[in-house]
Amino acid sequence: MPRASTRPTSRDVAREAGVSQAAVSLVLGDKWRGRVSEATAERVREAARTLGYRPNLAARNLRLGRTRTVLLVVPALTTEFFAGVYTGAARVASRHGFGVVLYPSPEGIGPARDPFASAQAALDGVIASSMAAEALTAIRGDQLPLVMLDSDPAAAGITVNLDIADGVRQVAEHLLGLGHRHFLHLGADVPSWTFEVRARELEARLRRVPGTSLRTARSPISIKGAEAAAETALASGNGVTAVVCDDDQLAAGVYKAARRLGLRVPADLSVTGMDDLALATAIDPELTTVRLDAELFGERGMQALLAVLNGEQPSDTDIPVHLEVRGSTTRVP
Amino acid sequence: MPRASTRPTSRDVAREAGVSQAAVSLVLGDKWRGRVSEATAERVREAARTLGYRPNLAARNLRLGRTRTVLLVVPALTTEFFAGVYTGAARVASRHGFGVVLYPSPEGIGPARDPFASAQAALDGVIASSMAAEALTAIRGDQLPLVMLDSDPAAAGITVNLDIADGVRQVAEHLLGLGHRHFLHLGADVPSWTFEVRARELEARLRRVPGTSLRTARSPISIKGAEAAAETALASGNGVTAVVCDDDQLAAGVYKAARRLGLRVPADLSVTGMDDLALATAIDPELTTVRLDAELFGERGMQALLAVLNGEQPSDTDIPVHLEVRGSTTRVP
DNA sequence: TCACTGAAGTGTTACGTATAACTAAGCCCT
DNA sequence: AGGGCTTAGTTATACGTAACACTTCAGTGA
Repeated sequence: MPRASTRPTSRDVAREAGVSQAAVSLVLGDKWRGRVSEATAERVREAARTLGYRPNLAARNLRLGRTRTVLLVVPALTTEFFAGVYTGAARVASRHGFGVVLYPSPEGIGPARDPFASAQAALDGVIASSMAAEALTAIRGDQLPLVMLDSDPAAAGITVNLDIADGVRQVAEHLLGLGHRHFLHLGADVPSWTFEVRARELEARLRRVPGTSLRTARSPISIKGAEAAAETALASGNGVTAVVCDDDQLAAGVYKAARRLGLRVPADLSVTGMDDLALATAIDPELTTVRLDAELFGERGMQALLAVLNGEQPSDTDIPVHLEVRGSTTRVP
Repeated sequence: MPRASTRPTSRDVAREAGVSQAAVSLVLGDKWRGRVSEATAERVREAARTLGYRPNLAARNLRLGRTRTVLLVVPALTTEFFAGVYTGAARVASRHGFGVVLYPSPEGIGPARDPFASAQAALDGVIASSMAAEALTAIRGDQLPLVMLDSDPAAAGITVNLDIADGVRQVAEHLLGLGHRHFLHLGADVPSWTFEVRARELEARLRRVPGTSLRTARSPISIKGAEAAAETALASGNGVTAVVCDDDQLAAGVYKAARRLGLRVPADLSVTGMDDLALATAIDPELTTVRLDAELFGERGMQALLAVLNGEQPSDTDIPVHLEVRGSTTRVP
């Protein structure tokens, strides 16, 4: 077989510098102190520079038995939320010499629902959010360290969660304080723990206040889907004065439905979202929503995984969230 | 050194099945026809299954000198556009047994502005969009096959482009047809070929129509930034009746500025965007914008790269784009 | 003088895989 | 009988790196 690539190897560098390959490895691996003279080290570095040497990562990974690469599995990147998660995770990873490979879940990406089929990279660990069950078993079969984001703590692996339940409570308090009693919960039509929590928590909070009513509608996570679902749910003319949405995109759909039905936001209908995407301040009126700190979320997830990789026990406190009160909610008419 | 991982190797499978390691490699690599009997092959597969064998990718990559992994370098994922590019690229890649590693450009990701520092994975090729120059040189230094998205055809590597220039022409024709003569171009404050093209093309088109005026403002790509820039540019009370934006997010900012200044869209001010993000139909009125087919873009980029990897010459026609006329543009007052 | 120490390296090996080159048996045809 | 072909494997090797174990040599203290 001909040499697959013509890239220079550490042996080429050694020849150029007039030393052994071992010396090159020591110098470039920064393990040379007390083993190689400063002059020789400099000669090696110089040779590496002139040849444009870059270590072959496949070889290094094989030799070391680890890759310093971590897989981040997220849902399809249709909002900037997971971009923030990635940014936070990558920041922490890079401080520890790790790389992050991003795998947006299969949305028509092919038959193989296995992250490893796509990420050919050999991996040291996985951070996963809201995954399909099949992929999960694939991961567990590999016995890779696993951190789950926004998932049932009772499930597999370490979990790192935003305090979504508290966010929902804040929304409920806010709306109850404005006098609202008749609610519509527009939930995401996705089987995921994080959405179950939202439904459960809202219901639990409202149940404690006499005279409240709570209807529920479900929609795929898209503006168009939410528009249709909200139009149906609001058209029936029940006395709903506040709509609590699982997500800002759903809230944007509610705006459109309201406009169609001749309802003004917030005069006739208060609306809340969750995430605080850019979208939330683009629409008019600006959306009252729960701000989730995506970057912090990513950082915490990566910290937990690195802890596991170091054999430590990661801490598991939930990440606080914060209600941003804007123009889409007002006192009940 | 103790074995880094306790995962079974092909040699373990061989022992379990009572054959040589080579036979295992042949069977699992699907190269066994006429070399190994069906019975033995089945025994090997069975052994692999019971041991939960997964090939060590680092070893395979080293042996083969290729990784069937491709890096996709995109700007920070603050919109769903590059999610679409990824989806398209990953779809094509997966059909050819390739994986895609996603690298969102360094937005505060750490000191190393080098994609390879972050993507530890060994790579066969790179698809890059609107990159920082430093990263580019790192890639070229590696002599990896490179496909550039939305970049100057005169620059390095193969380029795959959307026909942005035609999109701008369509916008100009549309607005001129509605009687507009006094334009504001709200451009992205980012040094990138794709934005230069938009400015150049708009100016070229308008110059051919006597009596037109064109002002220019620049803004970072964010709703808030655009709001500020547009407010300044529109406040001066010059007779601008149409704002052409480099991006839908900028257009959303123009909406907000207009609202502040008491200008109605589209009655007083027509606005156009580019991309056709979800945002475009979330805001009111819905935005007239140029629809860019992100998934097709990703597919074409990957097809081009795979062609290069096969030693072929990729075709280089631009991808057509299409103006979506919605409620944000109307006849000049 | 001589054992000892530290500095400055080098030789060699193993990581797990894929494949080229070889072997060995069985069968067919002349 | 023996050469050739097919089937069913095996043996051996290389990919590029990191690191262990070893060597050589100059200096040092007794």
